[in-house]
Amino acid sequence: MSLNPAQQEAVNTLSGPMLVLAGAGTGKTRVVMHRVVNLIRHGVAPSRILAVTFTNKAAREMQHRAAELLGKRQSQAKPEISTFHSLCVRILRRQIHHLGYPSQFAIYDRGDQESVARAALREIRVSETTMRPGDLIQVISRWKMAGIDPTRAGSVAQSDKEHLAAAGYRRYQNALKAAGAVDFDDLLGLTGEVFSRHADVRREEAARFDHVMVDEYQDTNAAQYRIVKALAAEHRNLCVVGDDDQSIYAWRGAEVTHILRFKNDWPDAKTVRLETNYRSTRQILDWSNRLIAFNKVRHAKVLRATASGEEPRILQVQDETAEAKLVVEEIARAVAARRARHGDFAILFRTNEQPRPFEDELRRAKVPYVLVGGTSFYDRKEIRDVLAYLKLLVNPRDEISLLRVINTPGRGIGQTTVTRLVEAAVGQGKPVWDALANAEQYGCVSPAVLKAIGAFRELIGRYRKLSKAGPLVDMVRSLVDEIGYRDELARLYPNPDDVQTRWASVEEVVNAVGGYCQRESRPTLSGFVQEVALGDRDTSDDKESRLAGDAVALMTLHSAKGLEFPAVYMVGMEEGLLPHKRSIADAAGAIDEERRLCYVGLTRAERRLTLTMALTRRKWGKARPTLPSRFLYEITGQADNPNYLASVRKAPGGAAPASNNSRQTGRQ
DNA sequence: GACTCGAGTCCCGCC
DNA sequence: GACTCGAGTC
Repeated sequence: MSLNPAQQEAVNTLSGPMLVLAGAGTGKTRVVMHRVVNLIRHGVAPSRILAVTFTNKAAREMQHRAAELLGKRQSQAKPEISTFHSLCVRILRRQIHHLGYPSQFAIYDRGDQESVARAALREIRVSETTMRPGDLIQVISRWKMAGIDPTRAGSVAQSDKEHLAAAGYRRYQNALKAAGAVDFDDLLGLTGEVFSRHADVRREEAARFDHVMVDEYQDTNAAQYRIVKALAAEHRNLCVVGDDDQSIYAWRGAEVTHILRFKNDWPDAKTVRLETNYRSTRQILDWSNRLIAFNKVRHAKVLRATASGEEPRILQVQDETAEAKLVVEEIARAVAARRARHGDFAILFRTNEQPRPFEDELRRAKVPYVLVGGTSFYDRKEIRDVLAYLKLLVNPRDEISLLRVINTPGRGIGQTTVTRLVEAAVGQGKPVWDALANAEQYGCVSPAVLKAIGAFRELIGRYRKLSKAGPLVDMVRSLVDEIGYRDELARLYPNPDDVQTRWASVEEVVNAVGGYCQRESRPTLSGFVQEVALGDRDTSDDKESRLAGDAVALMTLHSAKGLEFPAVYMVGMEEGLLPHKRSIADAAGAIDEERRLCYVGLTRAERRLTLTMALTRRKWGKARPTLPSRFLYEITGQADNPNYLASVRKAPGGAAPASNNSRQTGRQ
């Protein structure tokens, strides 16, 4: 397919700032990729080109397409295509020492963050009923994204809760720094900080590239915005691509204003609008346009369809099991009749609890599927245990990992001992790891425990050396073996099948290390651990990609952004799910974002679009009645239907509407 | 220090 | 329904 004039313009403008305002399905990824190729064709070295995405999935997709387009031309050198977070990790590995962190810093994921937050709350004597670790993390994250450091948090805190959080923030941040660790927000924030504090560092990093492209620019938050500006300041070859109607990350600080005021930041910027939609049928676009028009604050766009097709459907079922059955049966039937392939289908949902019944049905029907995103693999206990060992080998100051493995599997260092050691370490302002060396000084530690501590230190020290010397895979395998992790699993899980599956995931970690070592020219354990923390899953282990070749895709609406499928099922179209109950309770703007999220879902579909809703949905063990999503009424042009108003007003999970007829929300 | 049992809590979305 | 946490017991 050749490029249309607008796309052509975006592809051919190779220098200077440019804003590409692209509606859904107008080929914006295509434009970015062709620009990359065009730049290379004009003699720009691939390594001088940086393209930034938000999700790993988008980065992988782009890398893949770039390789395809470039073909034999440049098989060696590749443009740098990565997420903001992995870009920042690379920058920080080189530069974070300027801020007093070790170069091999640990990245704390959500679980680690919670542990740190829990400890911080304990320190300031706030009970978890007053403030849960998750709440604290949320406030801290908001502050970090706004560039507020712990010293300033106290002055911006408004409520009592925020004052507590400000105190918690100080402890939290101190603990991270003491452990030589950063959280996800720090990755962006510290990169910005090192740039603003050290002009030479900024120039050095900016000088690595001559061209910068940012996809989904409407989703940049303040920190990302600063980083983009810092990297493009000199060469000014900055091309950003986005669509304000698809801004769905306000909850992590994204500001649509960045894309709206691009022309102010870069006055000589060229603007290109892409408005021809090549993806969806006219019928699907009609629904999408009708929906998004309910958002009052937006840049009106005219999306022109290029194809016509069948009317989308709304289906109503009894409960979530019936919903899964219906969808999976339809898919299986279509594939059996050779009308479609498994890979043509995507099942999109709002929350991560929704895919479960679908997975059950898909397995039962022997339909291949890929559950995209969902950090479930790395959330498993056994994976976290093994990874904690690896993280500790990289960085013995990593307290969270140390505490996780110090007595896992049990080696006789009990809770009492650990508490005593932690208190001693905190008292002296030293890492717990150092306290282990002088455990006997802290009294009340029996000879047996001392011996266990000594053995543990020896173990970690020895494997630390091995991790720097020999092949990583062998090291990990031997470590897992030596700590007797398999026996530990057998002890914990009486059912041999459980032991088997859990041991299989431990093997997966070993495989992941192997995959990492294969594609990295200079593999290091810290590199692997950081990659894992970013969720940058193993792509060379082509199990996923092979499966993805012809498997039904299951994913959240958020991770579906940027993708397209011949047939899309949007499931759980109910008040409380989409829009989510938290957004219903929130300020007015939150519903608009849910609507954009719904819009993103609708516009993923090329030819077939099906929305489903269940009359009851099981929650915390009980089936509860639901209300149809208000978006169903808006989509079908029934916003004057009295039930629409009921949806809008009713709290989720409330009583069922008066009659069953009220649930006839659309064509069946 | 390890284990069992019952009460209480529970989650939006992503890197 | 699933999981965590704390109290109580060995």
